[in-house]
Amino acid sequence: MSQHENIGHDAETGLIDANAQVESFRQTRNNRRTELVEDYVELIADLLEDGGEARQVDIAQRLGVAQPTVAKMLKRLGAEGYIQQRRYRGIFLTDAGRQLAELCRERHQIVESFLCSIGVSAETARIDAEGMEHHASPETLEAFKRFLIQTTSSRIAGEA
Amino acid sequence: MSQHENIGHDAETGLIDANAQVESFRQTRNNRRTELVEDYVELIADLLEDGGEARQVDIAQRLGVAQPTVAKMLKRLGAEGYIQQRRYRGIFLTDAGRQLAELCRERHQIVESFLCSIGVSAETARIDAEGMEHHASPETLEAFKRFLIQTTSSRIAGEA
DNA sequence: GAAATAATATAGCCAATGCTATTTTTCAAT
DNA sequence: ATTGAAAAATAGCATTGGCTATATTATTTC
Ligand SMILES: [Mn+2]
Ligand SMILES: [Mn+2]
Ligand SMILES: [Mn+2]
Ligand SMILES: [Mn+2]
Repeated sequence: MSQHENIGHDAETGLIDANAQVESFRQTRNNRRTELVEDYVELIADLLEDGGEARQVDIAQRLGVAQPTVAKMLKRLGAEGYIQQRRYRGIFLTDAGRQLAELCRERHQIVESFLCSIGVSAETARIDAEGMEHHASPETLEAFKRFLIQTTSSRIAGEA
Repeated sequence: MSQHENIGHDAETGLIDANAQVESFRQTRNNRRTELVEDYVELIADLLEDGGEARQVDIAQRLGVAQPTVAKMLKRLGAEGYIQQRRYRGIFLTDAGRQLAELCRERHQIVESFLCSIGVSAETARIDAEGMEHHASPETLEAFKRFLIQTTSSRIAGEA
């Protein structure tokens, strides 16, 4: 069955094109593989900028996980070249780490602000953005930004 | 350090409240644990409605994974009460399964339509929605729906 | 109805992400 | 300098979600 290719949607309940669907699922699985790295690097950058140091206990407390979980992930971050670790010293970001952190922080900010701008409460926006950010493509981020600019200028112009 | 509680954002680069942040991360981790179940159930419902049967090979092809991967997940779906499986027969949804599928399908549709409505291309909307849907809370979905209704009525009223 | 094909089941492997319990190291106080 | 507390490292375990290779079971076809 389903030998007849359907391009795009057909009717209401019909299946979308198989190749298109598999592409979506693959991309989503790919995004999932980097979610954690992104959140760690972003958080480490925040901690470094705020207090000057990013310790495992701080990271663990902020993420709500146990310290050995953080220790293990930090090894991965080190192996992937995002941080430098010296035993019993704090964590530092490499150039690559700082670069990724900046990207993630911007993206996160755009998503969260966007949600607020369409009427989502600050608390819910904070929660939802933490997950959604990792699946927002550059194109979607551009759309979010356009929207933010529009509503900002509308508000300045004094619209309802 | 960081014994002084900061409620909400402080300044530009400052850290948000630790309790708030941990709540976001926990919620996001929670959502992640159900993502796959949701996608499977939604896909099975689509296959059943379209061709009348949902076979492992079809599911595997649509998801872009191997058949044994699907077989394993179907055991989980069965254990969680979403499907009924008879060896070498197709998959069927239980009442709980149909209910979950309906919820997921609506949510997915809202997210995807919303992205399109703010100017994201159909292809990108399809891809991004596949991941973002699992992190959209009821409140955010309501905001998306409000926006969809607004832009629909604006278009009907003939705005630019 | 026997053979070929297709679908499913099963075994065994791996990587990622979490946990608890324990040991080791560093740091701070006395 | 010793000691006590805090932080980090390590060991060992569980679950989830992937894979390949292979064995079973149904279904088609001849
Ligand atoms: Mn983030
Ligand atoms: Mn995040
Ligand atoms: Mn979906
Ligand atoms: Mn999905």
